[in-house]
Amino acid sequence: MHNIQVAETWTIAELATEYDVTLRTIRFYEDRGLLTPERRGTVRVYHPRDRVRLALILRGKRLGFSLDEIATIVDMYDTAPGEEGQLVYLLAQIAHRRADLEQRRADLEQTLTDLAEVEARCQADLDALRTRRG
Amino acid sequence: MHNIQVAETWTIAELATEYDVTLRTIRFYEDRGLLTPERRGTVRVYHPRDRVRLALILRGKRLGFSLDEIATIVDMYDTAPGEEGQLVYLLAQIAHRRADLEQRRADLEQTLTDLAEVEARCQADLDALRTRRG
DNA sequence: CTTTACGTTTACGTAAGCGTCAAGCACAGA
DNA sequence: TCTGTGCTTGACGCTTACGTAAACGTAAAG
Repeated sequence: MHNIQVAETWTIAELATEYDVTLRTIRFYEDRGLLTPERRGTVRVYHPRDRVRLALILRGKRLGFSLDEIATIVDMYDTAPGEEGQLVYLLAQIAHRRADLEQRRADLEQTLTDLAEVEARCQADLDALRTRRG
Repeated sequence: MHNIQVAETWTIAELATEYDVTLRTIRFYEDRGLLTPERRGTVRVYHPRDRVRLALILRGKRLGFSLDEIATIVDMYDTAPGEEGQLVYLLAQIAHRRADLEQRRADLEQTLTDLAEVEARCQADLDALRTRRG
């Protein structure tokens, strides 16, 4: 008897604990159109798609994007194939995002480099201090 | 006749146009303790140190750090050599920052990878569309 | 049948990061 | 002396991204 892939679902609390965010946060993201869980009666039911989107949203947040920016990014991932105009537009958006991300990467690398330098200086000072003290 | 290095200074407007921020923003950063320009009478006079700090602040912003976080980062750069406790603390801060930045880098790389995949799919769809149309 | 757990909406509160006046001083040129 | 230009300090306003009750529904457990 092999595994039958049943489309798994989650409650809001399950997602909240899994990703360590509050219920309020998840509902807020829905309010902003970032998540669209199913409704069974009044209760929210989250599908794998929602779960993936939440993960993407949080990654976007860690990168410092605003929710509006995140919305456009996340929507790129599951835009329907669509017609030519759509595709061209999407490709342009992607190019724009990539440029943004590469700027960030440059900033990030530079900051890490700077930090390493400060650290070295700092460590040298500390070593000198301890040597002198014997 | 060689160049004599005169400590150059800037007005608030000069810095603002150079870094493309508003006067309000620069004053706000001062209010938050991020900048400490000299005062000649009531007027602010910015020295090279302030200019560097402003650049660091803006880079921090591009990376999505809060001003509070930026404050601790920027202050690392020009903390006096100090005594052992200070140095140890500073090294810990640096380690913490580095961990944060490396998490960001991972997120960033993953996002770029994802984006590349979406782009490829998108481009393929577009090509197919154009081929079919002949 | 009541408690407990878990969900819901509505709505006001808040911290961050500035924007945007308002009102005033100082100095340079016509 | 008037006008303009650039600087100053308040001080209120606005948006984002939630926190934090309040008040209520529902379903299983004791």
